[in-house]
Amino acid sequence: MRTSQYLLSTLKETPASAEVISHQLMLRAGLVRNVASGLYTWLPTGLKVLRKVEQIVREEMEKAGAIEVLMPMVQPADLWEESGRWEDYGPELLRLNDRHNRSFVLGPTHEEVITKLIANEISSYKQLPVNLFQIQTKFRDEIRPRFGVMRGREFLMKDAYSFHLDETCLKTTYQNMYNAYCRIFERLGLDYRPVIADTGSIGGDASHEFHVLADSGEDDIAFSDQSDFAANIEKAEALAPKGTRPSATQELTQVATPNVKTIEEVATFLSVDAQQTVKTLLVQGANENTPVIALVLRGDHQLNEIKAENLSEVASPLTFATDEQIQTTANCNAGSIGPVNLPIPVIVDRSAAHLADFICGANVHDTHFSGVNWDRDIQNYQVADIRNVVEGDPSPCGQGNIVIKRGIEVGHIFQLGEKYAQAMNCGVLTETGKNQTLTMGCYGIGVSRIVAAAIEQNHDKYGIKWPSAIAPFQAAIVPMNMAKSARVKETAEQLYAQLQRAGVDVIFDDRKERPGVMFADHELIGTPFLLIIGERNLDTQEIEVKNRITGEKSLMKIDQVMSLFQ
RNA sequence: CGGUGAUUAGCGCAGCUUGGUAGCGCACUUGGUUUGGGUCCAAGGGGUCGCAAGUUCGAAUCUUGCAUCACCGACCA
Repeated sequence: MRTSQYLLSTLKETPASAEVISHQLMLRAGLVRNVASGLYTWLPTGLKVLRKVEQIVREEMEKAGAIEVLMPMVQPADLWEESGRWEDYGPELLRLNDRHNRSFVLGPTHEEVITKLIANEISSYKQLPVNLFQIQTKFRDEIRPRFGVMRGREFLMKDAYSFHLDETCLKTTYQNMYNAYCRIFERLGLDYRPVIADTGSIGGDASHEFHVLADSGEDDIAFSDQSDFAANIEKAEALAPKGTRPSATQELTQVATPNVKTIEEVATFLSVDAQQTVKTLLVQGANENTPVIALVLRGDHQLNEIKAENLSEVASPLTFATDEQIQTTANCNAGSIGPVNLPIPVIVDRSAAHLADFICGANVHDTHFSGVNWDRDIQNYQVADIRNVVEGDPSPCGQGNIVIKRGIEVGHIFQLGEKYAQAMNCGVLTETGKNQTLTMGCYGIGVSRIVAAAIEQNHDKYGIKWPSAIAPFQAAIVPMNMAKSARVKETAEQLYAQLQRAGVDVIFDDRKERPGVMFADHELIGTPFLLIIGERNLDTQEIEVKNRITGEKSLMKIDQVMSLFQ
């Protein structure tokens, strides 16, 4: 590719609309352009990267035995009514009508279509298991698209669906996909982690997310510092503190705490550590008999909403009590609630339950209790894990302590079970001639998101530093003052032809630009090797090679250049 | 959906308070200059100031409504 015949489209200035670094660099390097909120055009350079990611994903899926299909982006509403998701999915599902006023949706995912396909095409257990995948554009009408292609409304996704007679078989394929995903992210050259995940609205049993580690990630991932354990913080178990609870040594005492509401204020006012206080949150209960439930946490801990709403007593989705409910149940405002004599069910976090002589609200305006002790002062309560783990907690795997890092979710694998197969009547005849509903797995990878995630993880002040497997070009030929030097021009042309013949993805910067402009552009775009050809080194038949990742410059004989790409 | 802010040339911005012929930098075009890290000089092209209505002799500027975009939050895979 010659730059003179190519659409480079680099920008010197950062567009104001871009917030995160990957979005800024994708605009500046000429990878994408915004069309509307959450919708992007992929420019040639961006598309080359996207295709390389896609190809690695495709190859590894095929190696793992999955078969590629392509399903339509527009899907009939009937299918969604059949699965029940026409009602369940909500406004993220973009619905539209055709000229005959028939209803359709833009596919945010393809469970319905694939399950229908399998229901029609497969009728015998002998044809199982089967694992089909596609790489297709999805549309989700996100409430708030942001961060460029990281959370766009339209995005490219690899989605795979496997069908099985029984759970054992599903688990085998699930593990197979888990391994394939690890190979994919290794080949992509990204620092990633598989993490235990919440199954969320899709439901099912086991689930893993694959995260690319980057400070700008939207998810918190909890790791063990001594084992492979990693879990989304939503799902990371906070173990009960070891040992028995200390005995009570203090009397229950009521303290006036005028205008003291937050935990910080309480701790400061009473000169104690926040760890010695508890906070009491009132949330909506799951049924009418117990409209309000109290959740009690140690003062320095945060509520884990996923864990809380998974409790049978708590309404899902988790909803905090209204101000009126707080007044009527606790008789005070939110800053003074406590579990002592609270006439509603009380659920206490494991760590809070381990405290003795602690401080909590007294259910009287501007008043707290000190010297509070479980069982002596509060009899009716149950203990559960309802907090987020924090750094330094013992890892639930039993080895090491928790470390927390940010991650970008780029893959997610689920064991779906029978949900869709049942709804869409997808079954086969078994060996004994009985009809049996199939059990399913589904496996997603955000292909376009990977491009952004790779940049988040690999950049410097000059631009993108692509892992070589997904760099848009493997090398750039940068001739110095080619217009004046026939020798430089000839050498550049020869090297270009040679690299092209060898199948190296090379871009030849044949613009009549100053060297600084060319260097800056190729460093912004992130090409791994700059092959700099100048009069300076031609007498010795050498060119300069600059490594984008390490920044190292070295001289190399021209006839040795091919060795960089073997 | 709630809060906040923005919308003036392809991009980044000024001008608005105090209404009076629309500007700057980058990019683009032409000529010259320079040529191993975003040269310098000169000349040029490009804008119904987001849309609509109102006030006014006169609106980018004041008023109202709408739209779009972004950020924070809630929501969500």
